[in-house]
Order: sequence, then structure tokens, then C-alpha cells
Amino acid sequence: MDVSSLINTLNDAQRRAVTAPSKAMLILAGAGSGKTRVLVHRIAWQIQVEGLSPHSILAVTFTNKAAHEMRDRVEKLLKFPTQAMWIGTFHGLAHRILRRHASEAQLPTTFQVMDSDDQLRVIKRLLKSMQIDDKKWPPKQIQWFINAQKDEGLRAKHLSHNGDFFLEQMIKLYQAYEVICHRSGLVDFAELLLKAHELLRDTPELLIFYRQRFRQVHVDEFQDTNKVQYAWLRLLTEGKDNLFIVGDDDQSIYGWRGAQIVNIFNFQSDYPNHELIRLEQNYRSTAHILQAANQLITHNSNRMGKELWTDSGAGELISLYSAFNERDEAYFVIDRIQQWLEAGTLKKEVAILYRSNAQSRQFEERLMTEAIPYRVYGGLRFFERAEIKNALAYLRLLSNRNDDPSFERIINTPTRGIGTRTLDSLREFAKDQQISLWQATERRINENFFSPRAANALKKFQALMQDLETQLQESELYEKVKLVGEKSGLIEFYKKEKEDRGEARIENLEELVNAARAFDYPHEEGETLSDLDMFLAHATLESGEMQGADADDCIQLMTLHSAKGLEFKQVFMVGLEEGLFPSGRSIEDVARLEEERRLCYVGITRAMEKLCISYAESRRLYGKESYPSPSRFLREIPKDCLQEVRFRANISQDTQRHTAKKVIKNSGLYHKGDKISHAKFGAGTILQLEGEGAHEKVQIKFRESGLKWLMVAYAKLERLS
DNA sequence: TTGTTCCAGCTTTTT
DNA sequence: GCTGGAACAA
Repeated sequence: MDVSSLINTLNDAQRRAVTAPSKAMLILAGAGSGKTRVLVHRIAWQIQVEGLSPHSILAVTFTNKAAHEMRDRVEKLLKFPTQAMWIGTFHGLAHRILRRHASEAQLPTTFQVMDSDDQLRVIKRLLKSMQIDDKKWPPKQIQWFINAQKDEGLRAKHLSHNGDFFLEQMIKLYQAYEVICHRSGLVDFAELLLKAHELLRDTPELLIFYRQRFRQVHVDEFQDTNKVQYAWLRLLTEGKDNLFIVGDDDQSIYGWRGAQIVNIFNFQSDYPNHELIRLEQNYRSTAHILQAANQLITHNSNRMGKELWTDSGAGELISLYSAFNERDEAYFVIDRIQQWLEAGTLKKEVAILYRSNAQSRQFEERLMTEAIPYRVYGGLRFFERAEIKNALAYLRLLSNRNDDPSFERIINTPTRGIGTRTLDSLREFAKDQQISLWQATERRINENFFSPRAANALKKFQALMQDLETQLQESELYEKVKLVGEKSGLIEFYKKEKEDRGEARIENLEELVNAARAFDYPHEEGETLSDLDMFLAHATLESGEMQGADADDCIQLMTLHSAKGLEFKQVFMVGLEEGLFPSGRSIEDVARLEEERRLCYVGITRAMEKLCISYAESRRLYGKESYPSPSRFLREIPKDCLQEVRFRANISQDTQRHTAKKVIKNSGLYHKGDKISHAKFGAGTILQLEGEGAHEKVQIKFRESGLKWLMVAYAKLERLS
């Protein structure tokens, strides 16, 4: 068999990883070192050369995007369909196992997945029903607690409070939450993983079955696994040493979400016969960029150790711009983007990366005024929009009448005269009787409990659901979705909303019908779910899928977190200031600070050709003016990779004359030698002036705080002389 | 039931 | 300083 096509495009380390005999393997893959390539070729190699059946391959990723990419690439390489392979996200695969073995897992066959939004609602309602003050016990915190326990593999019954009042309450709430989920047939994200783990752990025949089936298990981005995920992998591969993991400890940026790098070390001791291969040759960035990244990350402790190198050229130096404030920073960035665009760069090859979403605004405003198309990543996803979730809630309730969160969501949306009093009494009754809201409604109506008006409204709702159910029975999936939109009154309801908003919502509902029409039911052996249930699960598990589609040519704006895994020819990394990046909450804690540093490492290594870093000397944050010092990360990047940029005032003679002309055009409010005072820095003397209008700035020698450039428009200077 | 006002909160995000 | 959610009034 000719296998050269599988390996002759690989470098030495990659080839060793791909062709190693079946055993536990740890591939430490630096940024841009071709890790997906190794994974894909490894799978292809095992099938084509080692004769493994596609059926016996399991490959796990974290995002749907990564899973799809992997499947596509394997398919392309092997040139045959790959349905038999289990390639998916941890959550997707856990869901698959749970729906196949729902009864063994003690779940209703039509159990549904609930997203974090739904989860939070459940918790809020729980607090209300237990009459707990949500000021003292913030729902978000409870949600965080529950998820963190589940990530650790712990149920409420495993926890003890040792007299700690806070813990005691948390455990109580966790327990109550578990009861509600169980009764409603709902499973949250963390629960998918936990339950899938428990299922295999406690059902020997299933464990044996899957252990035999999956002869090879591959994991991408292993550094992001949490405890349960690793335990699950361990169950599947224990004693067989057939676990192939790819990861980069230096790119672990999800510790706050339960990821633990320590899993890499655990892997090493749990699989003592493993082989470790480092992929250090980088095919993405210039040497200067890599040098900066390498140096920066050496400031972290407890690394596996790795140094990226490239045999392409040194490339340009990294630009460093010190802005006066966040507006100036945006001016500078957009200015530079325009220069690059004029030089022929495509917009989609340029990215602005920031630490927190709030930072995007300044850049958006500038891009908007300059009429440069851009796209902000993150934000609300299609399946998370209120109108979509409402429509889906109807469908969910149709599929499972005990789905209380869905019931709550739509019982009075659109408004049908079922008020808080009616609802409260239903809730109370449901809680007392340990039944769902739907069941409570039925019972109460039979008992003639309500006033005629309330009873009528409720009956109408029941009739609506009944109606929908009969009408939907024989129809195609997309017809069901369409019909629900119409019959539920949602479309009618949104028509009455403010023009734009309502219209957009109706369009989204139409888009939902299209999504249902395009939905490709993954028909497999052993699949028992109806197409509707499958679609609903898809909507929750792959809520991000609908937005990645457009490949328009525009500037890319995103957080550093969402940039992981991507690459751009030209990257702006902005807001490199203490308190912002590294974020204020991470500064005291070494572990968190190191995670910030890894985040910075991720940011740097996104850039292929040009990298431009900036920080502001003054920044308005939460309505307050702050004067942060430049990020410590800047000091950790070697000086000889950096080139400082002075905006419009650079060394070249031409620019200087240019600047000189502009100085004349300034407001004339201040002159060299003027004594002024500043709210924060105190008294000082003006040394230089430059720029005009919004850009007018002055260099001041402060008695206490030293030399500073300030924007006249923002500095609120007071004249002393 | 809707519109207004007030008030807390405010890193990162996928599933 | 802005935003989203909750409380409140009409």
C-alpha cells in the first residue's frame, strides 16, 4: 500500500507521532505546529496502514467547529465517508451515549439538554420557591458552585459542609436543583459529562462494550480537559494504553472553567509507558513573533517546556504603541489598518484582539466612521436569542410536558392573561405535590380550583398544546417549527413589537424554520430519538453553529479567548495594561496570573506576519478615569523584538515637519512652559505640544509623577500660571 | 400589562 | 458609564 501521501508532507516529529505503534502518546504541540494535521494523519494512518476499522475510532474535541474540521479533513485524506467514526465534542459524545442508554442512566428517553441560560432560570425559580433571598445568595454564584462540583465529579451527596453555613446552604440548593432537573427530564452541560462518566463507571457491561469498540481514542486540546472528562477518557482506555492526546500546556486558558493542566501530568503517571513528542517547529509566525512568545512564557513556572522555532525569516519587528487613552488607541489601530488595507491586505486577515468584550466599542466606533466592514465575534448566538428560545420552548414542551423551564418560558408568552398570581399558585402546588407545572395545571383545573377567568386562560393554553400536538404528528420537522411559530401566536406577538425589533425577530423565526429544513438527522444504528428531539438537542449543543457561516471580508474583532485556534496575517493586541491585561482579578494570584500570561502567549502566536501591541496611559473604565501602568507582559517581551511607534511624530524628518505644522494649528490654549495642575498627577510644567483637535496633546513634567503625554481634551488640566 | 425608573454589577466562554 | 433586570406606578 502506498502510504507515502500520509507522511511525506510531515516533518520529523510529526511523522514520529503519526506512525508510532499503538500506545499511549502525548503530543505536546506548540501553537502553529500542525497539531490538527498530526491528529488527522494519525487517524488516517491507523485506518489505512494498521487496518483499524473506522468504527473503532473515537476522537474528542472541545468545540463543534474543531470536530467538524477534523471530520472534514480525515474524510478528505481518506477519500471515504467517516460516519462510522465517533468524532465529536465531549458533550456531544456524552449526549450520544446517554441517549442510547437512557434507561441505564435513569433518564427519560426524551430527556433534553438545557443551556446555561435555562440553568440559571431554574436556579432563580428554585430560590424563589424556597424563599431564599437572591441578594444574599446570588443565582450566578450558585450556578457556578453546582457546575464546579459537577466538573469535579461530585454530587450533592458527596459533599459535606462541616458546619460551614455557606457550604451547607449551597449543598442544600445543589440537592434541590438535582431534584428539579430529574423531575423535568433536563440535563445541563456539566451533567452530560458527569452522567456519562457515572454510566460507564457503574455499568460494567457497557464499559466493556465501549472499551472493546474504541480501539483508539484521540483527544484534541487536552490541556482543557476537566476532572470528569479525564476520568471518562481514563475509563475507556485504562489498561489498554490506546490514548493519543494532543495539547499545549502553554495554551491552557480555561482554568476558570474547570480545566486542569494537571491532567497532563496525571496522564504521564497514569500511562507510564507513554511516549512524549514535542512539536516545536512553527509554520505560522515570523521569528520575531516567536521569540517574543517564547520569552514571555518562560516567566511561567511548572511548564512542560517547549520552544517554538521557524525556518522562515525573522520578519518585521513587533510594533508597540503607547496611546494617550482608549480613544487614541482606537484611532491609531484603525489608522494603521487603513495603511495596511491600502497596501493590499484583505480585511479578514486583520484581527483586533482584546481582553474583555467591553473594549470592542471604541474600535467599532472608529471602524464605523471610517466605513470599514468589521465583525465582532462572541455576543448572542442564534439559538440563544429570546424569540428562538421561545419557539424552541413550545417544541420542547410538546415533546415533554414536564419540562418546567419551558413551561415557565411560554405559559404567558405571548401574553394570554395568565398572571403571576395564577402562576405562583401553580408553582406552589407543583412543589407541594412534587409534580410538574403541567401536571399541576391539569389537577388544579380538574379540582375547579381557579376562578373562571384564570381557568379559562389555562384551558386555552392546554388546548393549544393539544392542538399543536395533533397537527404536528404527521408533519415534517420544518413544518412543525413553522406551525408552532404561527399557532402559538409568537409571530403575531412580535408583529406588534417595535418595527425593527419585531421584524428582526420574525426573520429569525423564519431562519429557524430554514435551519429545521436543513437539519441533517444523523441516522445511525441504535438511534431512538425523534427528529424533533434531535433537532432540539442540536440547538442546545451546537448553538454556535449558525453564526460561523459567513466568510465575508471584514476586520475581525474578538477576545483573546475566542482567538484561540485561529490565525491572522496581522494582529493587533490592545489594552496591554495592568488591571486590564492581566486582569485586575488575576494579579494577586500566581496561578491566575500565569493563566493570563498564557492568554498573552496565545494572542502573540495568532499573528503570522505583523503584530502590533498597544496600551493606553489613561483609560475610562466603568465610568472612572484610570491611569494604569503598562502591562508587565510588555517587560517580559525582549526589547529587540519590539519597535516603539510614536504616532504622527516619528523620527523621519518629513513627519516632524508635518507635526510642526500641526502644532501651530492647535487650540493655543497652552504653551511651552505653562504651569498646570492635573486632578491625579498634581502640578507640572508643559514641555511640548502636538496634534490638533481631538488629537491635541501635551507633554508635561509633573513634580510628583514624572513625564507624561496627555490628551488636552481629556486631561482636564487647570492652569496655574 | 405596560412603560418607566431605579439599581446593582461589571473578565474570559463552550458545551 | 452603561446595561439589563427588577420593582414600581398608572
